[in-house]
Amino acid sequence: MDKKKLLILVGPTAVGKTALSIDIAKHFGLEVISGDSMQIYKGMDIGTGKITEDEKKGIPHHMLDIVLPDAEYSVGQYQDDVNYLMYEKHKQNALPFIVGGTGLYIKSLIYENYAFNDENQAEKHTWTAHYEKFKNEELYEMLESRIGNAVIDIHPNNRRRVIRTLVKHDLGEEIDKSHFKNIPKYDIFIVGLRTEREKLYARINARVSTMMQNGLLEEVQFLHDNYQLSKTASAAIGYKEFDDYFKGHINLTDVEALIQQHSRQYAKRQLTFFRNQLPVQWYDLECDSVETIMEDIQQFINR
RNA sequence: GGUUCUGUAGCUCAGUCGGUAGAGCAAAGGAUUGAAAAUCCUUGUGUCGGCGGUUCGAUUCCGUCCAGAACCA
Repeated sequence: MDKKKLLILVGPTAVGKTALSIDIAKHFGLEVISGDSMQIYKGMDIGTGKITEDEKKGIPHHMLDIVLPDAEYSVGQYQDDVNYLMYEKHKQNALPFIVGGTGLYIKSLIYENYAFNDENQAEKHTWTAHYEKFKNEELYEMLESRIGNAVIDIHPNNRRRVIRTLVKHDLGEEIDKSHFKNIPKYDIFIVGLRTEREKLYARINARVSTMMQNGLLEEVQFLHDNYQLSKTASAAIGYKEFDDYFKGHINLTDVEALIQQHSRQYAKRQLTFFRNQLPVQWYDLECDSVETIMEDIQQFINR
């Protein structure tokens, strides 16, 4: 049985994914499924670089504005939501098209047995809170004594992941990851957009300045006044930097510089993830034409 | 003009009671199955401001010059 096809577009922040995604969607008659962990939040628009109604040019978009900023969200939910969307697309014989920059979200979609168990949330929170009291070394020792260091591939200082693994163990989940084979679930084609580091950083800096001019402060102020941002939403670059501004510790120039720096560091991490975790076909619009990309996608569709 | 202080990694600074130096941040590379725009790991040769002197040996002591800051005139 042939595998269903899945088209994906990835790239670091500010590289120009949105514009290209519309070109591709129009050219092949596709709808866009967002692969972005922050654009799922309603009301977080300017800072997340969310596509505007005008920019959509009539192309339907999914997975944008699906929860309020006071709600938590995670890969598990994303995987469920998008698996359903893709199932519907495939049922209609349509090609699902995912566009985004959150590597883990995308990775969670494309591999066989990349599954998450149903977890009792209350129990999970209880255990997590319980472990917060311990020091890194203590937590790591607990983990070692339970499953042996042969299976642990987490650094002792990576407290968050050590705790997560301990909690999983408490909830009776399998923690030996050696059986994860990363077998593609679909016939996938991942278009990766990249550009020279220097140019990317210049684009990021410029884009952040534009966001500030477009009223990012007002957007963040509104969220600040109306919501208690969830743990996940409050980690968003372009938002968290305003905390110190509201407290009067820094001025708007500092905020802008911080957002730029955090965005550059984020872009670097994204590139590392895409490079090493996903089978990406890279394109640089400085030297590759949009036509080339279209042709390659056409070839993928035909194969 | 005088006195004092400062001048060490891209930035902010430690330090060497004389044997050519190290942190944080930045940057680069990496990890990545439930917070992922998160979390974590790895990587530090730099005329220790210039020139001279003392010394086996000076970034470290002495002299002098340059640059900056503060105070006194």
